[in-house]
Amino acid sequence: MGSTATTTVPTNAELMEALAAVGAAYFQDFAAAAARHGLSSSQAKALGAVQEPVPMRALAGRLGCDASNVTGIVDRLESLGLANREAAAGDRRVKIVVITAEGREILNRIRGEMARTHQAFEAMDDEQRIALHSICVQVLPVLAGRTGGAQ
Amino acid sequence: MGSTATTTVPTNAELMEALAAVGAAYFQDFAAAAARHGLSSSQAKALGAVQEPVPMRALAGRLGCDASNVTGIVDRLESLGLANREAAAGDRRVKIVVITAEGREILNRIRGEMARTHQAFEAMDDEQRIALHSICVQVLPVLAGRTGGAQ
DNA sequence: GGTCAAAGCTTGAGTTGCTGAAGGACCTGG
DNA sequence: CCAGGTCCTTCAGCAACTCAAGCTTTGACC
Repeated sequence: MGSTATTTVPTNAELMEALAAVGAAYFQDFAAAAARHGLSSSQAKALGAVQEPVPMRALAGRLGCDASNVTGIVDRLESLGLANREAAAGDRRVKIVVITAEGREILNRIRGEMARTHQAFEAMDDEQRIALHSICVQVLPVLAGRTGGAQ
Repeated sequence: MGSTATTTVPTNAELMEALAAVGAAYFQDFAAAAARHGLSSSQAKALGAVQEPVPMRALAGRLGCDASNVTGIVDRLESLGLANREAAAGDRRVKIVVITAEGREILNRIRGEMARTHQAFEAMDDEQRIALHSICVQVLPVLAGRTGGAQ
């Protein structure tokens, strides 16, 4: 592990494959933890996106899917008692999704139970954590396509 | 960008959030590229998993889903002319999925068209590429749960 | 050689995720 | 006040996913 070793620079294809594998494994860990609490990954993802109150339409944007789809997802979260719809003050068209205390607890539990992910973090030293985090932060705006977008 | 800067070590939560964001953005880039060629992300993922011939059951294992589900996915790939089912020599129960030349071409085209991902790679210098790749490789077995598994 | 459990694939029923089109309620600008 | 746009929901329709059941084929045991 000699710091700036003479390791050869990986090709784009190699990087892509490694990234895809890590991304897939992370996602599976997430989905498995959610499933243990009776949530699909979409529902869990939505729950994570409403840690602060969000209108339906904005939630659709965050989840990257159609607004009509969010109706069903929130229906199920609501029937499980993990979130509620509240009327927005000032615009009665808008419904705002608010996470419940129980929803917040489930969310925290799910995150805490992502065992493999935590193990993976433990397998890194401080230098690696710093490197990984800074790469993610640097690369995210490019990858997400908001190079200069608002907020 | 000072190499081993005095940057503070990120917490697990921060790392998790950054990783999740990068993973989600990568996946959206992938899904969008696949959609441009009329494939769902599941179909494209399956196509990538059959670059060499694979029995149905093994494919289910690679995709992490039920075998009965793979039937439908391969049905659609087959009807698009991107893969074929072939009888296995020696065991007539087994059907082996083989990618076609057209399938291989579409797959390569999809990978080449993941514009944001390539942009993200370009935003990294050699040192970062090496670091990211080595972290992925180191962390993958832990994250995927095969710490000493076969094959 | 015959029998039977088990493996591999498919089918069917049922839920969820997702989209697009259409509709109802509501806001805003003229 | 009316027109057009916004926000949400509903509906039809498809893909993905799971479980249970069914069929063919295998392999092992008697």
